[in-house]
Amino acid sequence: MTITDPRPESPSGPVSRFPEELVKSATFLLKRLGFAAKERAMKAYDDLGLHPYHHAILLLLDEGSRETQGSIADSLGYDRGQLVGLLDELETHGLIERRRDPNDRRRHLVQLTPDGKRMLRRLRALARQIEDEFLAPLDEEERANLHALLLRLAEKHEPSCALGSPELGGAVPKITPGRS
Amino acid sequence: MTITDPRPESPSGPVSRFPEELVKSATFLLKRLGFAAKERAMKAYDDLGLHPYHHAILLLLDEGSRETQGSIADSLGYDRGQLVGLLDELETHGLIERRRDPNDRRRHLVQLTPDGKRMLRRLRALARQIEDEFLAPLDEEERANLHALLLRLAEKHEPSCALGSPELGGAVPKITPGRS
DNA sequence: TCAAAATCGTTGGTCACATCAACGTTATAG
DNA sequence: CTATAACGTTGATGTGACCAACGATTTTGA
Repeated sequence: MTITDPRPESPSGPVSRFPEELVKSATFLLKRLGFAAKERAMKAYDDLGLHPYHHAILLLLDEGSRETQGSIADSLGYDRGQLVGLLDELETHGLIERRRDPNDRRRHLVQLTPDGKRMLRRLRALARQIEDEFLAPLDEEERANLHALLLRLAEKHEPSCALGSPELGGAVPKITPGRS
Repeated sequence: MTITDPRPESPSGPVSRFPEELVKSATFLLKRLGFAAKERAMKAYDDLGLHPYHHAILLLLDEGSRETQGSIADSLGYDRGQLVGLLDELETHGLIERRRDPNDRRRHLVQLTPDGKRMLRRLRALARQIEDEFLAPLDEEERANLHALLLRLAEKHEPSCALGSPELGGAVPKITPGRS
């Protein structure tokens, strides 16, 4: 996918660049930046022996309702088979617990452990740091602006990203139309 | 009786959604949208028997200077071994030609064929259509705004995306001049 | 009541793809 | 002339998503 980022470029040679036409395309930049963000995040999470997927699972569990593996997989769009391995890793780290649902013994109820909550705090801080670093070139207003635009796209192309209540109060950035 | 345990979602009801915390993260949206864009593009190119990578190669070749395989790989960030297969496919489609460089018989000079130029026209139209469809929720100004913001990020995280000359015909929305 | 079908978590296989190490060919340096 | 490096190519390797089963359990329906 990500073909690789840093490539040893010819010494003294000008950095080989993408065709201008590509760089002018928003979707192309989206693809590249998406991969760059993913790569960065993965590298950061790696130091903790975790993957961004793990973070998403812990976040979901922290949101309250006791989840079964099926509901977790559906919520996050993961393959059920894939989720098993992820939960195994979280369990061996002592971050979650699996126990059978007494009402339906086919199911497993997954739950955060105290260690899991602690780890979640660290992960939140890490994610904040990654985000801040990635968006470094933009000031606060521009970040809010970017997020609003991305969210508009996500609501169409990734329905699972819909935010229930659209009230961000006055925090919603106006898209800064006619700039004077 | 009946299944009816606390199943939050009704059939055909609201699809399970991502944790709100994730959706509030710009990098998360970037990742998701990047994948969505890639997936859409790949599906569209598939009908032509091609891959977005092929398009990038043709674009690069069309930009003029006769390229060697090494320079193509470097420019686009592809692995040299990977590029071989891509060029093979383009060649069997009759879109490019490989010939040895008489000055350095280790190298291969790659060139667009007339069919390649024709295909490139189709690919440009296709890419325009994909882009237009993907950005449908945004009006013209918002698209320019989004692109400018993404470009700012790309210039930092993907140096190969730097645009040499900043002339887009004055259509560029200046977001914040105060930058390096 | 009992057998067939469906669901859940799990396992293993497969496929696509990026990465890396070699090889033959050709050019360059000493 | 020999040794080293670059070029394009091939093949091996590893990874990660996707998909088809399986045992256990529950639900359905006759």
